[in-house]
Amino acid sequence: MKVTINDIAELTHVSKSTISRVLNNSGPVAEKTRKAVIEAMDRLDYKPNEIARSLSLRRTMTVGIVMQDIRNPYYANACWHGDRLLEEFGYSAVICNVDNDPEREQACLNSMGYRSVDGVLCIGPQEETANIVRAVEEMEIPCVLVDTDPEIAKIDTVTLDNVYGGQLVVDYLVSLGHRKIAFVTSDFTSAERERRVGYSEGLKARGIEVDPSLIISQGEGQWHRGECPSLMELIRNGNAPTAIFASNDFKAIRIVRLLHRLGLSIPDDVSLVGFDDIDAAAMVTPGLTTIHQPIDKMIDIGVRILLKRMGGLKGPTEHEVLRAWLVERESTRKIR
Amino acid sequence: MKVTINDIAELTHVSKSTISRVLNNSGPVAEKTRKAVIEAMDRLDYKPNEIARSLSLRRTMTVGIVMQDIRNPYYANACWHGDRLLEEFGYSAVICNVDNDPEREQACLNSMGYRSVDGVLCIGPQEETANIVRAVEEMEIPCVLVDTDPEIAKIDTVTLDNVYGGQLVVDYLVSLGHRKIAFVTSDFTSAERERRVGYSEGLKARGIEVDPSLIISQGEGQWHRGECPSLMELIRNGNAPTAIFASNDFKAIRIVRLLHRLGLSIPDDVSLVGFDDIDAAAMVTPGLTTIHQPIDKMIDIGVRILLKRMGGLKGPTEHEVLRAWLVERESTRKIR
DNA sequence: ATGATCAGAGGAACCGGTTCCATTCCGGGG
DNA sequence: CCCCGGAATGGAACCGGTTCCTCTGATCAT
Repeated sequence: MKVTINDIAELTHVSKSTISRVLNNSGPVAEKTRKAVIEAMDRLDYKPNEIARSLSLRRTMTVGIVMQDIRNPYYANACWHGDRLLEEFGYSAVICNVDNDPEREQACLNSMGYRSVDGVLCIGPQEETANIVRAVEEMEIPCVLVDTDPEIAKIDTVTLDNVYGGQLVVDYLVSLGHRKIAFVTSDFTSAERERRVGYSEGLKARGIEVDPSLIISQGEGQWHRGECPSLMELIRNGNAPTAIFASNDFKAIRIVRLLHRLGLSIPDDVSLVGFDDIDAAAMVTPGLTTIHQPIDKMIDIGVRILLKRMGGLKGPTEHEVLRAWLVERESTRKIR
Repeated sequence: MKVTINDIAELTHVSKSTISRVLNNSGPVAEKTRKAVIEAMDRLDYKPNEIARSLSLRRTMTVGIVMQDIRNPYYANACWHGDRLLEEFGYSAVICNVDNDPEREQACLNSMGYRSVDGVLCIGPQEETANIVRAVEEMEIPCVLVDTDPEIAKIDTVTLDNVYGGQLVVDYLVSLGHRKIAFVTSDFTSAERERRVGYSEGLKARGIEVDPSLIISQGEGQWHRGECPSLMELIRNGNAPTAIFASNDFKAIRIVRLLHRLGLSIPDDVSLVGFDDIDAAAMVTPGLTTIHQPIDKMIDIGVRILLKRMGGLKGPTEHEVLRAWLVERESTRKIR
């Protein structure tokens, strides 16, 4: 049987209250008593029951991390950072995977209420803005959204300037002499949609007209199977772009294989740029030129805001916006 | 303020006990009363407090998943499977990352006791057998070890036959005509050590002498920085093997880049085989020939054993051993 | 009519902690 | 010598549920 605070009380002939006091250093305890209590705890190998503690304190020292897909290294990495930082502050993370499913996202957010977490960090939510807001309000628990639609005004957010990131890519490619640049996306997240805007605006700013046939949008499902028929077709028709901008590294890596299969060389025949700078981007051959998304910093800021809120700080909602930068590797080169 | 069972009781003029009965379908309740209670719950948007429930029932419906490194896709994938399956049975997973640190592994295992999880799934523990056993016994909570040292007799385990897997690789390479096969490892986990045994035995079985200079062992740290000086040296000295067997895909993918940098082509100059079949193995160029480790099946079996134990089943410890198989991609070819 | 049976509901103890309040005991100042 | 104040401790209520036991009243067979 588990040893409880009562067992310690009985053994030391001291009341529960006093035991609790030495446990939490709350209130005065005579040095002699303290010693005796601590010794008894050691002897019985006493471990306070966190559940009982949580019930009493109405505080669990856990925060929920809600994310789209733990198998995606981008999220796994984010999750790792969050977990580590939270741990430093005595919290433990309950990770919650929603598998890119809006319904599960809703359900998961709601379940956080049941699970009595003290706060929620939501990374890359895909659900409609309004639904997110409603769910968050319903839980009555501090919540910070990281890497999300920046239009959400009522909740604290940490976002990346994806439009700027998209422009960065185009600027860079144009500076290498490219003018025929394709954009490949699934338009799945708001981040992707913003990157698309950056792509268009970047081109315009450089005086290049946006060619709709070079914008290839295709659902996540096919990407998971590693296919992109529209891109293949574009190339087979002899309309191959000289550079491809993929809306994230995951897709970029798929494209490496597709081009390889078509006998096209990267970067000799076509330059390729990704977005996110996941670990694999540096491991792949050729090394992928990409936009480094400072997810660790974003998580860091997000967690710190959350900690403040959990500490009881009210005040106006915060909206941090960060900028990404380009990492040049081997998948891009000057056009001949 | 949160609405509790007492608020419902007050509103419906019914006792707590009855509310609890309709909540859990335990014991008889008149249809009229049930209706009224349910309506009141809806009206006040009542959500039972899981913490209080856990305290009372001494059961949290959570299980801890302890693993080495969530950023490693192999573990992320395993974690995902575990989480999903547990969810099906009404449990939620608390993931616990130990970052390849034996001390954290110990601490984490212990903390599971505090956190009152109902069970623990430990994936790829690296700690000394004896320590693991002690920690697990100390928590007095069901625990299943997946992908671990199979010598642990006192705890349920699910393991891969890594020796067999290693032999598989050697057999395959020899059948392609290779005789000078290097083995690259960090000897970090027991899995790696067994694969090494498989490598040696496979060679012997084929009548090839094991050349110690072809076994390259090097700590995890350098791998994380993407380096392998010993392998580089071996090749620069003109002793390049015709095939390389990496102890896992992670290392294999690093090696792809190293060889690329040395101007060696895969598979034309040297064949490369990994182990694990992580997602990236199929995404990388050239596609990596590797051993498919059925981690999903291993997790599946592990979770089912754990569920039985949590259900109260005693009985002798179980030890499942699975076999992996080879997946041929583009990183290997017949020797000229 | 009567006793047995049982559905339906309430009361109270319990899970293992925390905390407010009351009580005791002590020494020091008036 | 008495009173006051504060340190040390105990007692009891509380957090929000579950569950055992008891009690009531209706139904049914005898």
